[in-house]
Amino acid sequence: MLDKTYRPGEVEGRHYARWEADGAFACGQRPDGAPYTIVIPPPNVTGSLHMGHALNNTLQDILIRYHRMRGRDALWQPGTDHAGIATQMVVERQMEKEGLTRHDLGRDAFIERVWRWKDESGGTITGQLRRLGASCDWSRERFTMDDGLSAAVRKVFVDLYKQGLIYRDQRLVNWDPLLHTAISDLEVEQREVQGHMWYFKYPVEGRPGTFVTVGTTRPETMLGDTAVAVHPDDDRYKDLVGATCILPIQDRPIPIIADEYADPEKGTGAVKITPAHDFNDFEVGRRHDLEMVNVLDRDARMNDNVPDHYRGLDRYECRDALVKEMEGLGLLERIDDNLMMVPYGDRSGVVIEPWLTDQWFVDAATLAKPAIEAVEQGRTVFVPKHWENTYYEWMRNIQPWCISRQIWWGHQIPAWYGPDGTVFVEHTEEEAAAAAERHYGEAAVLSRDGDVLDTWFSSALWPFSTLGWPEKTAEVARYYPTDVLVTAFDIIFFWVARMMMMGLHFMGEVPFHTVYIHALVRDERGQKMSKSKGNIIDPLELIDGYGADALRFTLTAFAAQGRDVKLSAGRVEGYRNFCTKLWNAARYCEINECRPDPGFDPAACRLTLNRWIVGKVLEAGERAAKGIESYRFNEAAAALYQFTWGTFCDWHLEFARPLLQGDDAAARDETRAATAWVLDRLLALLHPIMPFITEELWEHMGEGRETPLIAASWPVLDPALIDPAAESEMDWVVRLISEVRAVRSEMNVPPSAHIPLLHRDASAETRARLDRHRDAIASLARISHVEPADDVTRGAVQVVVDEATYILPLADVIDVSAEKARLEKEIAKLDGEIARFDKKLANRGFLEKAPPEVVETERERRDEAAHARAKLDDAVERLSAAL
RNA sequence: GGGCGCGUAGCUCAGCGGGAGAGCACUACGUUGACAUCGUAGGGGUCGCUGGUUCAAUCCCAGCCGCGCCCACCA
Repeated sequence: MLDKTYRPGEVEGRHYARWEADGAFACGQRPDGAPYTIVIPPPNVTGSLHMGHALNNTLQDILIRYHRMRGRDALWQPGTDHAGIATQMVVERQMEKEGLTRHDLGRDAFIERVWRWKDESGGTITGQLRRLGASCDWSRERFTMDDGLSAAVRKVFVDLYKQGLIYRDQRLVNWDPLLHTAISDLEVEQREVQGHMWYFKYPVEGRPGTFVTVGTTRPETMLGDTAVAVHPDDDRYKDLVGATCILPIQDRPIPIIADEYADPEKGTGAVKITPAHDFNDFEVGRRHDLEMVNVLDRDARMNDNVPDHYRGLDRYECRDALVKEMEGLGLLERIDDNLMMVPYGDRSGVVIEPWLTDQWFVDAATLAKPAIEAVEQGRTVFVPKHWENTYYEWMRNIQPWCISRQIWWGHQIPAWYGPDGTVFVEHTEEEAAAAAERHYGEAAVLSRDGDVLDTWFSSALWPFSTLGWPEKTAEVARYYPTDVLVTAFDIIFFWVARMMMMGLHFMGEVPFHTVYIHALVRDERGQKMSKSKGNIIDPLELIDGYGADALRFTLTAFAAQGRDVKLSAGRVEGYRNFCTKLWNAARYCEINECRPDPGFDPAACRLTLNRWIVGKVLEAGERAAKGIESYRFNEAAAALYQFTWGTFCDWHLEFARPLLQGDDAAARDETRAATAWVLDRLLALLHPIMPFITEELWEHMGEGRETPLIAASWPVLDPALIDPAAESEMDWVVRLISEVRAVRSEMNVPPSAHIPLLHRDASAETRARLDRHRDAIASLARISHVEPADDVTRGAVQVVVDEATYILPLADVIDVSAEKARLEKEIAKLDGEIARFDKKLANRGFLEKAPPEVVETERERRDEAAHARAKLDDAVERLSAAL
């Protein structure tokens, strides 16, 4: 016997362990089924489950479980990401408490320590994904720094290098002065900061009293200025082009050049050029072959290229001192307030400096071309489609991708340098040595490049590296390309775009045919969850409090396309109640001995009720299937919620009660079997969204059943099981009962009072229906008996359903004038409707241009309304006559 | 500066060319043993504003107003 309420904590772990132990998540179980593959967006090993993960993985699990039930050979490929900078920071912070830096340990020992940390603590998130119910094939779990995936990284690097698509270059990069590494453009976030604009006067050589005024937001960088630029068409400066300024403080002559970069509209029209510390100036410097004077060191302190009194100062200390000095020299014209965007490192949170260094780059523009075409041609589609614009915008303006990082945790770049600096890029040290020997004609001492690769470099290979590539594995052949990638928009550039590029380049095929971009999860006020705001809702707390299924259903129900999910515990509580409802429906079935009967044939049902509910559950399943397949998860959830609560529980179980408890054995047995069959189907339909409670009920309801629900088949709609006649009849019963309930409530008839239901003008068909559903109507509308009305008794309430009028004799209970008013209100409402229909039907444009079937339904509706109105008129008349 | 999304019941949101919907909240009544984590009934909306297209617009188009987000080199 089922408990009175569902206790998720007691069943979730048990079912999950059994699924995993039985290999229910494993791919390859259905070799005849077409493969269906999703690769998980690998969470950082440092991570713990947050709401974003919960939503992301719930949706993937729904897709995987659904397609598995539909007979596909489903593979959900799991794994984690080594998260270079993030992980290194975690371990370094730990060491800080011991007073150690990574340099104290040395590279090898430090990396060993990170591995130890990973082995001990890196499994947190995969454990939490299990709590959520994620049916990943854990036997295939991968880590981006596994041997196989590392081999893939090396091969990709070497190949791209040899194809000229990876190169080493000295250029400006985003330098993080805290972490001491370059980072990519994407890892920089711009923050609005209230700053200043300083206007400095630079004396012009050989023209005493002549100055060029330049504006700058970064005064300290003037020490690295190597030119002043003006626009070639700017008349104000025409005669100064070609002249030379004396850079104050440094006393360095710098040319005044003409370049279109200078904007006459901005500032003074003259702009200082610091090629080593500004991305635009860098380009200007390259065009004019200007000297690049680097004035900062790796900590963003002033280096030896500045006067003694500034050396070693932090750039901001230097700024203050320098402005004072310029002012003392009489070369500070003025200072304006200036709102500006300042770059910050997304990991370190410190201001990023453009800094001139040697780094490795990927020629992203070349790789992007096929990736753009693939989307243009629809070989990969984004859902919702508008995200394709975001993808295009970035891909069409893509910049070289800086992939080297000056940290230790990650894939070390497979490049070795000879004594003269010649670089050898090979898969192994041995191959590099061999290459060097060929190059030099003798063995040479090589030193390996110390940098590691951007974490996203290995993530970009994830859809095929996890399948065993570059080995020619059966998995690569079978499961690549994958089907759908499920992710949030914030990593379209970081990850999706790069997988597209690498997948197309190395596999010759797109990595996935669909990219489903889901919403972000926010707090109930719509704010992004963050530690600093303290508004984080922990999915694990919700799982503990309400069960994983309630959380999953909530996320699914709110996962409408194009809108963020605003989450609160209250919402989850609502869906916990839904779990309870389902649980109790099963309890009802158990109490009434509705047991699954393998011999039951739904097509052989004789009772209208059963024919109806069989069709209904399959229709609900059809809507759910459509929702899942079109990534409208909220629609799938809504269809199932509505059916479960609004149809199965509210109506079917109530209708079934008199049959299940009645004397007609044939009717009772059929209803038992049909109800059990429908519940079984319902559990299957709900399983992808709510795997735990459905598996528990499946097991409980069908004792001795061999197949667990996770391995059962999705109930497919058989059109032969839809009976329109049954549907229209049950619809009529529902309407009749609802009408009676409504007037009873309106007339304040006590629920305990059983009253007769009289009818007039009822057709033979209606009388047959009244007879067939007598017990259900009696119990649900609290009716004592049903009979034709010979005469209207005084004090009767009347309702119209289709052709018939129903009379509830309520002498002494009702107020006749109130009843008359009620009827007249109904009539007025119908009159409004009729007038609207008439107007429409009198419109020639409508009659001529609207589709005939639309005109026809409008006519029918008009007639129905008019008919009901006439019935109500009669009712009013009878009421008056009775007075 | 460019791009995207959103403004529908008190709240959170579905719907998106032909009869305004759900959940929660609210009000009234209620235990007829699956369920009070419940049942029955009810109130509540000029579908942001203004034009246009159409026989017909909450839905399509344009403009405006108000929110939010992404990208961008503005000295």
